[in-house]
Amino acid sequence: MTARVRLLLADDHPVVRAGLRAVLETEPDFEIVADVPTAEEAVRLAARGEADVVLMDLQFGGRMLGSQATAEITARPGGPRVLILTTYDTDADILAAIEAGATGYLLKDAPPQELATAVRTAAAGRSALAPTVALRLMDRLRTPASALSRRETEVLQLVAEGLSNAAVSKRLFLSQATVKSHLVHIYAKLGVDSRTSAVAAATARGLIRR
Amino acid sequence: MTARVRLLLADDHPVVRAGLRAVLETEPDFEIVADVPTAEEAVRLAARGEADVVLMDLQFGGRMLGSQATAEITARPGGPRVLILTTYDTDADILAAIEAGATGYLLKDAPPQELATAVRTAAAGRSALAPTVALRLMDRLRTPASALSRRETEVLQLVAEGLSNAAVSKRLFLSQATVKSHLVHIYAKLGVDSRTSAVAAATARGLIRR
DNA sequence: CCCGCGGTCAACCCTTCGGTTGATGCCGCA
DNA sequence: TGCGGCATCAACCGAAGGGTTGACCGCGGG
Repeated sequence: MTARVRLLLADDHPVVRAGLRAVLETEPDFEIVADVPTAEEAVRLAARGEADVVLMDLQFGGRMLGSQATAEITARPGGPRVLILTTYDTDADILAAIEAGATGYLLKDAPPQELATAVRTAAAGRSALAPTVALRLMDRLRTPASALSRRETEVLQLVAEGLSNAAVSKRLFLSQATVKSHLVHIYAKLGVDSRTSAVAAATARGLIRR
Repeated sequence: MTARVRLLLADDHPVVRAGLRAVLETEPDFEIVADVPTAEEAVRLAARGEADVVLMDLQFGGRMLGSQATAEITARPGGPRVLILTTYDTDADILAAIEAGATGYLLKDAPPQELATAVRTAAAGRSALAPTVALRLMDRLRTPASALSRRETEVLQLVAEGLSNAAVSKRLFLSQATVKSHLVHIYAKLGVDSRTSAVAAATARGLIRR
């Protein structure tokens, strides 16, 4: 298994790009073909077929999301594998990335060695998950109760933005009774007993955005 | 101004440490004496007087906070300058760091060149702030109305974590009347009328941590 | 085919929260 | 020296949110 792995790095932090270069260039079987600061450029370069694995961040200072870029890259058959490398390990992020077709999900606090083996694993087409991430997915499968329904997520999202029950009901063309009903179910699933703690719990678990 | 600058790097991400090394070692007048993965070690090494500037992250995977470490390092007279290097630019973080005695506050998306000049500025004893950070501070000075007091921020932080008024009052050893009083003032300052919208507004403006 | 679940709504009761008024002590600054 | 902001607390009231029960519909899987 001495196949050379051609890498494309995508991260908006110059320091992180330099760090990844420094860490991965020491591996004799790795070749870094480019490092780019935006998701758009990652998509563009990935389409050229010069890389086997794309190491990509999820957050790119505001613009296009890493998960979006991942979807575009993996949509093209014969394209490179995508390995997500991020600081966050919330459910929403992980699921979005996996649904987008990512081959692996790593956390930035991973030791260099783990990183290198994950890259080789991904290059071989097998999935590479950080232990923390794997655990989280197991949890989710074991207790599907913690998963909110689409409508519930929609309601909670608006609540998190500060809307009252009345405001939510108007926005979603519902009666206040329905909104309250949804909230009661949400509280039960999250194991809380108020709107603010529901928002806190949901953001902590990455079920809703910000 | 060819004085050599001795640097100590503190960050829990191996990749970031490697990146900082790679970026800063190219500067001929810099010398990196050590890089450590914890705030505790940063404090210990800083006390040995072998560094002029400490480049430190604020978040260290759960344990001791960078602001705490900063306070301990700067408490010792004749110690090194502390330069905060983090991903976040919320008011609370910035103020905590500056109050702890940090000489500068940089964001991780800064280009390498900016980083190097900031280090030299700090070594010379002058404060070095990222443009975004400086802007935020100016804003705060210009419109002190939007700035929450220390106590108010403390209360709102707990509210954001989902605590009820009763729970907040117990946690802070206050009466519920006081908590409500603080909240009323917070609502006025943020221009909102409920706890959830206060949390939403405050997180949007970076007044509290998430 | 029917059960379960998601989504919708109503009526009810009780707790908490929101808003006001008013008061005290402390500290810094003019 | 006094004003104003911060922090603390009390009492009160109305409104919003929280909790329960019960009901209806549509849809998909056993």
